[in-house]
Amino acid sequence: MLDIRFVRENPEKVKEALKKRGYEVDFNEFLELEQSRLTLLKEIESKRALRNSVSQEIAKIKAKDGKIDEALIAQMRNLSNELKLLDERLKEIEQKVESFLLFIPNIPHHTVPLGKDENDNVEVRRWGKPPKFDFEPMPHWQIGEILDIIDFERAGKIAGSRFAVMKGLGAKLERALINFMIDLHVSKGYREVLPPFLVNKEAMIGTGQLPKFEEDLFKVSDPEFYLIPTAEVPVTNLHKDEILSEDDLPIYYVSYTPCFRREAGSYGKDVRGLIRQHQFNKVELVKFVKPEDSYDELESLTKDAEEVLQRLGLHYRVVSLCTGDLGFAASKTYDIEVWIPTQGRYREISSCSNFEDFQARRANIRFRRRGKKGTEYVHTLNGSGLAIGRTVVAILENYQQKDGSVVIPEALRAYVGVDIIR
RNA sequence: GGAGAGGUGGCCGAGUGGUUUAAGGCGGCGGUCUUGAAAACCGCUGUAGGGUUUAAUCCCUACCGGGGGUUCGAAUCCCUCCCUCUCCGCCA
Repeated sequence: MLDIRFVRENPEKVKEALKKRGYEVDFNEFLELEQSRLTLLKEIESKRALRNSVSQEIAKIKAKDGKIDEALIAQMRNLSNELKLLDERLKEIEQKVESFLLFIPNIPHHTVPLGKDENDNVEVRRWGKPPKFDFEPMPHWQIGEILDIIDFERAGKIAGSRFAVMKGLGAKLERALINFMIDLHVSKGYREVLPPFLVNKEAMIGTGQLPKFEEDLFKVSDPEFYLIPTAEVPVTNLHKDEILSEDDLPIYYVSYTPCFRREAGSYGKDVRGLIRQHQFNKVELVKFVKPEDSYDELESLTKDAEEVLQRLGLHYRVVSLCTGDLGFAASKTYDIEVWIPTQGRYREISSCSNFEDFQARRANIRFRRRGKKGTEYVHTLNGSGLAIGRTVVAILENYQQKDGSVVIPEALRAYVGVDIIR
């Protein structure tokens, strides 16, 4: 959420910034609402002040055995009734203002490249080289079926499309990757967190999934919960409504969770294989930092995610998302894209973002500086470190052998327990 | 699922209709004392919004788990929801 005062006082700046995202917003109605909200607020506050002072007078008279003027009481009764009506009107306006702001995306950082869609994203760097094959490489789903470690057919039977069953060393590989990544990040100073996979509506609003993207989420009713689409939601909201001390910052968390996504509107995209699933595993990095540090923290967060791929020996590139491709809550995002041989292109395996105070304002996460009065919002960041399913895809495809077996990357062998899956 | 007890500032904790502008304590900040520190003592110390001043300031409003109600007036009374704890039952 953007700062209401900033929007009120700089509507042109906000409008200009959002235009870069391809976002046209009409601020006229908002500005009118704000105007009437402030006018009404002043009226209500002065009437409340009057009511409070008269009530206090009454208390004093009563204490001194005095008699209360019935006419005065009647007058105050009217004032109270009037206030009730005004309060209702104010609440209506406030709700409109609030919901307007909840639907406004974050402002892009000035270093974010201008652009319309993913074609305008800018490559920042590459690491490693794509593997060379002296045979025709197979897509991962075929490898998975031949080795009997991924079962899409039976997953369809028990759940439906966009689900997979991992079996044998496939299941072990998945579990090994989770442990490998968590261990690596913990060694870098991240604290491991295992949160609930179901959260309430407030948490979803806090990180920005709601109210705008309800159709992307799985929801259960009675009682009402949402399935998390990423660990970002429970982990960022860990500190919802808290005032942290400056000494607590920065806070680094690493969290493994399954992620649940409706994938509404992606019919026909990546229908085969593990790339796009309704449920997938992910190890996520989350940071809470001081505002002046957040862009350095974004760089180091991205490097921490990259290190996973480096240790696995997987070729990748990092792209800076352009203004038009930026997510709703993000100010700046680096995507890490891993090389997928059978597709002849790079696919997103991690997305690292700085949200500045956008989520902190929604979730009300603040901190106090030593010796200073008042509070400030923290900056929140997160990034996949990494998406497990897509890492499995990358390993199967990049490490496949002519005989159909798959070599396990060195760094992972202690976790999987074998050197090769055949 | 049944029965009961609770939810108060950064933390602990008092407060059942009107000097409570939320007692007291802890923590934090500043000061006195001290070679320095500790201890002791003194003072200050919640958040948010609106207004005001050149500014430091000052004024007003809201907030005692959320929402609603009663009342001139609610932390306090009523309704409702959420959460925590204890006991019983069930259970991985």
